[in-house]
Amino acid sequence: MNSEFVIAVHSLVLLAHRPEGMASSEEIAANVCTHPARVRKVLGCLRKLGFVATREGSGGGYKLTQEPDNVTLADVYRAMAAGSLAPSWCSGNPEMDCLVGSNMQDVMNSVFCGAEKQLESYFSQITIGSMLAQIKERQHV
Amino acid sequence: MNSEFVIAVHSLVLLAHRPEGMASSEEIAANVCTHPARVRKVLGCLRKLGFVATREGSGGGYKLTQEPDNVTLADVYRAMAAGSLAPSWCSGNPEMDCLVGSNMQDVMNSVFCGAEKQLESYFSQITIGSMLAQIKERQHV
DNA sequence: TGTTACTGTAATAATATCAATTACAGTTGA
DNA sequence: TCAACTGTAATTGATATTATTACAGTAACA
Repeated sequence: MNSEFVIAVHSLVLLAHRPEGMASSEEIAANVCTHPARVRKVLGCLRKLGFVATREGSGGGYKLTQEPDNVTLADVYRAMAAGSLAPSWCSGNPEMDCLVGSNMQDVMNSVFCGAEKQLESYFSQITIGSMLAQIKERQHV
Repeated sequence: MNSEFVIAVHSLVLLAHRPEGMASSEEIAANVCTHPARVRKVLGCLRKLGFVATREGSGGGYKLTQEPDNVTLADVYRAMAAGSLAPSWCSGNPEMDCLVGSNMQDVMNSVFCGAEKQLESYFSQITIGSMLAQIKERQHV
């Protein structure tokens, strides 16, 4: 898994936790433990998909535009990490003169496609709101 | 996903396809498209877990010791790639003075643990035998 | 018994990927 | 106009991945 997925999820949970649902890239970066420029890149992507709104200029930052319970990790996965399950390295070669070697790429690919669907269906059950709730529960244990 | 998983699966399917279930690291490497030393490393691991037997010396190589239909991708996943779903990079910091930032690692971790279970349950439905069967079907299409 | 063909394993080198950093143009509020 | 932001790209540095090399150990076989 892509670490941008982690940054995206963490950022959204943090925004959901803020009373006004707002924070700057610098505040988010400090919380996530990364560089503000990286946060801007990730949240810029979430903006294009309508999960957050941004305001440039002084006093600006990022703001959650959806209900935390309506944003699932599957949404975030599709936005940031779709296709990242299959390794970039690939075995076999379609040009090869062997039944196994020449077909492995296709078959392996279909295996990973199915795996992604499984993952997405799992992620679709987890929302930004439910993650925040889990975090809040920990406080009392 | 780890590419050693791919190498392991491909190697096992190739062995299952061989009439005697045997091949040398050089033959396997040529089919997988990697270096023989890498194949030996991966299959050495599968040997320790009892999926293949090796014979050193002249005429030696690797041999499948189980029925192809009894070896699932979940077995291979556990052997080669357990825990590889979560990115090595990690957000937040338990020492942090923020409810979200300090608990995110734990919560994210539990998300990925659940995801791995999902993946494993999907992989447990696919066997080396079923992959070989899929490859053979393609011949007729 | 010596040669050949293998595996096992570690070390090294080459390459690719990932994350941090820097830089700066554009935007907005005061 | 200044200060505080975002958007984005380029660069550097760190890390991970893959290929390659090397060689000791083992077994078959002439």
